[in-house]
Amino acid sequence: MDVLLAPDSSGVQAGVLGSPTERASLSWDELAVRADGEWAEARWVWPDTASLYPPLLARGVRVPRCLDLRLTRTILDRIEPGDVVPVWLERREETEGTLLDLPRVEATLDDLAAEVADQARRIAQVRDPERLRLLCAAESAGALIAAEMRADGMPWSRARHDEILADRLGPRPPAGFRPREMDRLATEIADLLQAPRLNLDSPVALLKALRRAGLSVESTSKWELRRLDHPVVEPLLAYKSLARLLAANGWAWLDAWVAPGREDRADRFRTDYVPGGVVTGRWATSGGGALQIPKSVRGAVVADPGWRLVVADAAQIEPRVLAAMARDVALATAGRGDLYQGLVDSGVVDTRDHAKIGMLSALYGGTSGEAGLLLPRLKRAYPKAVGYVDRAAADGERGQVVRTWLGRTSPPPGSAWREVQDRAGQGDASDSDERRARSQARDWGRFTRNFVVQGTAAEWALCWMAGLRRRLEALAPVGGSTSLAPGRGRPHLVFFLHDEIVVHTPAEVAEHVRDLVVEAAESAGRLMFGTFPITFPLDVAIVETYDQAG
DNA sequence: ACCAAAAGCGCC
DNA sequence: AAAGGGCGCTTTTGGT
Repeated sequence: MDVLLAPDSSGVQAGVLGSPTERASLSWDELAVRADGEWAEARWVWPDTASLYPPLLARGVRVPRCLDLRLTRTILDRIEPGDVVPVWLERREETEGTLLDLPRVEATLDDLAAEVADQARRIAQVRDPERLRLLCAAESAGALIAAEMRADGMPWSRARHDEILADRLGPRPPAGFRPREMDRLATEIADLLQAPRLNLDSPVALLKALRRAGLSVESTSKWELRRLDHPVVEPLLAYKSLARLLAANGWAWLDAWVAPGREDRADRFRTDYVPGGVVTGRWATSGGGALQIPKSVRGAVVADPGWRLVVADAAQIEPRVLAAMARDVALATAGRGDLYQGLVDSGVVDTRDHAKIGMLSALYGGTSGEAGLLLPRLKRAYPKAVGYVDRAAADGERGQVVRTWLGRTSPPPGSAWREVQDRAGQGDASDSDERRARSQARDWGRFTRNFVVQGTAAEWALCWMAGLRRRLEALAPVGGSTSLAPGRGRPHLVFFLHDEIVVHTPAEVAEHVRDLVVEAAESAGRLMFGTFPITFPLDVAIVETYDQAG
């Protein structure tokens, strides 16, 4: 049963798809009652999970499945632009100001039903409707998970975070003062460079000071500094690392992003996950830099008392989905265990490091140094896999779109791109025009090369996570738990990072949850690639703090 | 005073 | 000769 849901000024219009009589105008509270009762098993069809699910979550309601019409429409419009996008389906504007100026156009239930039918028709027209249907379902499931993870929050210990900062930076300084350790290093660096007034936070000033001290550098990046042989390098790199920690994840971050603990709600970090926020289908986040939490502060992620974190990391997803897409049995076989070690054991390359460099170069389009030597070996051993990404690159260079396994298409290059290519194609093109066009074409080829693997890996991760969510929801609540975590005492997802998930779970079922995580990974592989013999091994750990994993 | 771009670096 | 994909965030820079 599909329940349609359209917000209106007072609450929501709700109705059952295909049943004109079962329609009602409800308050959010009334809706929550039905969502837990007669509609508990329904698939919810709504314009936008991100705005409609949170009010239900706030009332303690979880829904099993949904169809997010905005997300699926975005996928379909990229495959083939549709007719006019209904105003109620347009992407929310980023700027608050213009949002208020826009007329509030509300969808009717008939609008929703028409859109559902139209999308179904459009899906049926593509080459592989089954896969695209799976993608739309997975994308929608992801939207539910994103909203749930935000509502639940990631358990985050302010006290532990403060300890980590104090360990490295010294105690929290008064506002406007530099932490003790940074101050100490700054003095040392200024002495070594004979530059007493040097502002270390200004790359321009720092570069000048380095040069005045006789160091030949082009920038102040750590990659370049690391190569130098000079006593200032070590304290300078240490300073940069601390400055970064302070700016990105220091006390200000903690105050802004982790709600202070209260009795009714333990310390939690909440970010806005944006499913499909990246063109490849990866998620983006907004707020708190959630996808860049440095390893050094992950110790602040602490399970509630009596609870654990199940941390699972999918090993080498991108080469694995490539093997499956390309139907490259040799690469799939090499990936039965550690894929990079498999390349060594098969005699393709001599070391695991070389396997990694070679494989990543194939996926990203790298050609420098060692990659140039390794790629031919990979190509010989795995012609189907390497040929697959080479073709994606060649398609991109010609300005064509490419598609992921489930059918998400890459954006076409822009008009400026085409103009440059067209100009170079004329008879009177200059050498520099042609060079520019070739370089630009190769840039786009690298993008499309990576798109097919990054995008398909993102699809696998969505299927994995959606399958896990379903398995977790089926578990009975664990009684007697002291945790304040929502989800009625059940294990729940609290973090997702491209190929890694964290589940917060009562300790007594942590091992069972670990088994479900593994099961969901296997099931995602079968769902996407059927009987093709590809495996998706995981590194899984049951820990109390995030830094204990991996 | 304000804004956009660039530099730099964190994650996958 | 050199040539690595995708992000978000903070700070500085360079402009109006």
